[in-house]
Amino acid sequence: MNQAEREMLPSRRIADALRRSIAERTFRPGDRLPSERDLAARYRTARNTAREAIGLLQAEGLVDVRHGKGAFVRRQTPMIRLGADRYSNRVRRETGLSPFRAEAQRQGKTARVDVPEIGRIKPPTDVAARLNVPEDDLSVVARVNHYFADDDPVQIGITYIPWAIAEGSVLATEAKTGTGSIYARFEELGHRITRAREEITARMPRPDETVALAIPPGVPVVEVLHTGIDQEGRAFEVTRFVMRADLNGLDYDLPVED
Amino acid sequence: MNQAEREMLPSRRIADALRRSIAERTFRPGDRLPSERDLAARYRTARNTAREAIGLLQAEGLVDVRHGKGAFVRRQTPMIRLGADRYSNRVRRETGLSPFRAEAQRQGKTARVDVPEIGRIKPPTDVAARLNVPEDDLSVVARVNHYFADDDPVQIGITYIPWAIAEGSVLATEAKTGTGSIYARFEELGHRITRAREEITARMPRPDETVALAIPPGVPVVEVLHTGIDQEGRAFEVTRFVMRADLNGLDYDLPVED
DNA sequence: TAGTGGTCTAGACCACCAT
DNA sequence: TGGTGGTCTAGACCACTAT
Repeated sequence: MNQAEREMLPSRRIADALRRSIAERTFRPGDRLPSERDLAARYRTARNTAREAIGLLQAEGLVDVRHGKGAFVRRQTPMIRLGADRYSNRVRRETGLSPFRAEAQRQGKTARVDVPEIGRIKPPTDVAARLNVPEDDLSVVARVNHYFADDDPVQIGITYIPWAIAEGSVLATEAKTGTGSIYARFEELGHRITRAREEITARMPRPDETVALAIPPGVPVVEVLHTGIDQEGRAFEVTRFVMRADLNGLDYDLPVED
Repeated sequence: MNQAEREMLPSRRIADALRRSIAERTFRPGDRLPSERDLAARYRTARNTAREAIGLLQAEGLVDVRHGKGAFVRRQTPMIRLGADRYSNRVRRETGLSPFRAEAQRQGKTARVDVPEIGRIKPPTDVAARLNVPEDDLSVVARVNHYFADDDPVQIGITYIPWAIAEGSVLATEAKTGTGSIYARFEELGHRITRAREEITARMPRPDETVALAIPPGVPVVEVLHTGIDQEGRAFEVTRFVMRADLNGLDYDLPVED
């Protein structure tokens, strides 16, 4: 079957027609598409075939399907832009806010951070390598953070701290780390962040992430493995962020060596 | 219908069982899953129901389905890691290679770059804003690049250059820009890259990108809007990269201001 | 209540792949 | 050739939403 014939498949034809209508703004963001039964009648196909067409658009992230209501052209939501300066010690001192809260405030959103879990665990392999700790039981403290903007879940972050650093401090036990974000506590423990390494990938969410972040079909996640490095070049914390790709972006400003 | 009942849906039950088998390495990367007809018989469902289950795993990026052969657990392929130092003028001078070629070489892959299209056009809105040029006809030159590693397409890049800068140089007309990458040509024109801004998002590919990059279902793309800034703080080029998220990652090393 | 999507059945025929 | 996935049909019943 060649390209032209593939185009003739009823499900593709319907999907292509709808996609074109969306691109040409015949259907605009927020508009409802014709119902599956309407499309089936109009194209003289079985309902499943029309349904398949809408499924294609859904997987592309073009439409949102709502049970009992219909399929709607997805609105592009304003993004949270996590800037390269979000770890700035100056910004932290001046605002007393953590990176996420500072960013949310800048965009007029209400930030909320839940810490559903803190515990001493065995680190994942990639984390252990970056922290230079053994991949042993209990060598790190893991702090799970759920980030909300205007009560919508937008990010998950798991911060891993070597037990040797966290032991005895609020980092090991308390959900609330006080003013100035968690980096103020690290500074009190002798670790001032001077460099960060960020390794970025994207992928489709796992089922548990789909639930935790309420991710609709057709939306990937961005995963950032962040390593905080102190004034002596030591890695003192690693955080794995998982973000809804439709609600978050990253913004880096890089000096280029000559 | 509550959570427990949803788990009882035949298609979910099959998908969950397969997902668990993959996680427990009963089925390992590269292994073939049971055929749709096998699954349907084993779970006493219609074939379409078993097919639906495999479709869920495919959308999650867990399996690759090959027509006439079966569904296979996806292998995680080694990634191209685009480092923060990839625009380094020193690296360019020392190796005579463009960022992509240098990166590919470092990982033992054969790089190829096609330039299927060069032309003077009206810039997209976001590009015009970053280059400080009017959103007018013909205000920029667009250079399309297709990047291959070992003959597999892994990235697309469209570089936009203000006509005022490109006019009269090879940048405006020639696919091959000579040794030292395109940044050597910019330097000859008086623009040495000293800073770069990179704005990162992820999303599902558009149909044309799916074709150009041969992207399998369940794999998102990473989009990087890169702005090159010269010694006088002027933006002299913008490149929009679109990368297969399963074959590419980004790696930044950031100084943190005190 | 009527209209919408969500899931499933039990077939059918086609295209691709290996033997 | 037989087994695999790809697509489609023509129904059915359920769950959600609005009126």
